[in-house]
Amino acid sequence: MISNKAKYAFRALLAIAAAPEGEAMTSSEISRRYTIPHKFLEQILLDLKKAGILDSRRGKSGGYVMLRPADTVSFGEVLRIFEGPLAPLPCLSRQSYRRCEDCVSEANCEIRREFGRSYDASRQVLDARTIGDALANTPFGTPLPLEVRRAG
Amino acid sequence: MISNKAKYAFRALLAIAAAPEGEAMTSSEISRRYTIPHKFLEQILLDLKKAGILDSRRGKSGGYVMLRPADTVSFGEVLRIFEGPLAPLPCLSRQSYRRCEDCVSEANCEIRREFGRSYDASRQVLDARTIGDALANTPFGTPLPLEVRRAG
DNA sequence: GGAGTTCCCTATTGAATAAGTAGGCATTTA
DNA sequence: TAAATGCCTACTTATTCAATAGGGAACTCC
Repeated sequence: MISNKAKYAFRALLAIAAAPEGEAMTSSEISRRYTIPHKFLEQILLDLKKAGILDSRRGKSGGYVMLRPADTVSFGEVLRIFEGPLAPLPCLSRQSYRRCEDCVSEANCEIRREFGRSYDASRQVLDARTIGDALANTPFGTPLPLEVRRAG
Repeated sequence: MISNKAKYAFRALLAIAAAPEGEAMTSSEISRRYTIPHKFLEQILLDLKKAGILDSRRGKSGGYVMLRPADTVSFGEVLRIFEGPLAPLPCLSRQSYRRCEDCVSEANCEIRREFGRSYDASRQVLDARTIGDALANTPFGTPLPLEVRRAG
């Protein structure tokens, strides 16, 4: 199960991305619309800003806007901000690889092998699908975002 | 990341399933071989027994054996014993469905839709691959275990 | 039949994480 | 310059993780 924090982040991001171009949404507005505790949401939006996904304006008529286009922000990227590595085992994480302690042979580890298959399958979806796709309800399949096409 | 408990469970299961037919493995033996804290491992093996996966004999020359054939025990089944529902959202779990609180429309929830795709992909692997497959290093693909063929 | 070995069961602990709460400072603009 | 907004840090409370601890129950083998 993903954390509430991550779920709130997705709700907020989808709302901000769906707002009319250039129009900022305030944290209070989002908080009200989705009944997310306001102070908690502020922390979340701040994390998204630090990650370079959102931009913000302060003061009256301030709020949050997308810094990058919604169809370049994948579900995987957002999830990693709030949950850390998505890999089921430390030895399967590309971004933050760590050997399993007491592992004798990584290459012959059945657990690693099987979970690797499962992780590959879910990663392929999470890193391919973007906030933009979700809003447009793009059917899953061919049009992959740039990063993934390059990485693949 | 999966818990240590689950990882230990897989190590133990793979060892027991790999043992010569009818030959019991003791918790101490497994504990020594994989440097798993003995008392902790006992709890784990007990859970696997209660779940109907292992059988045990007490006293001298006791130990644990598989109750069901290794190729009927899927990774998903074992994982659920130790981690609870594998679904990323409560509203995506078939086995223990729960509505997300404050959810307005499940059918129109983009988060549910996208995570549903990802979960489907990983579930298809975890529920199809068995302890037996892992030991035999069966290539992933065609020969699904019975339960999955029926459920699908 | 008793010693030794094994599994069985429950309770407790210490650290980390989750999910917020709280309070106030900084900046902008009407 | 006042009101609204974002920005930052600290704290709290409950839960889960990863063991540890201590003993009881059953079985086997001499």
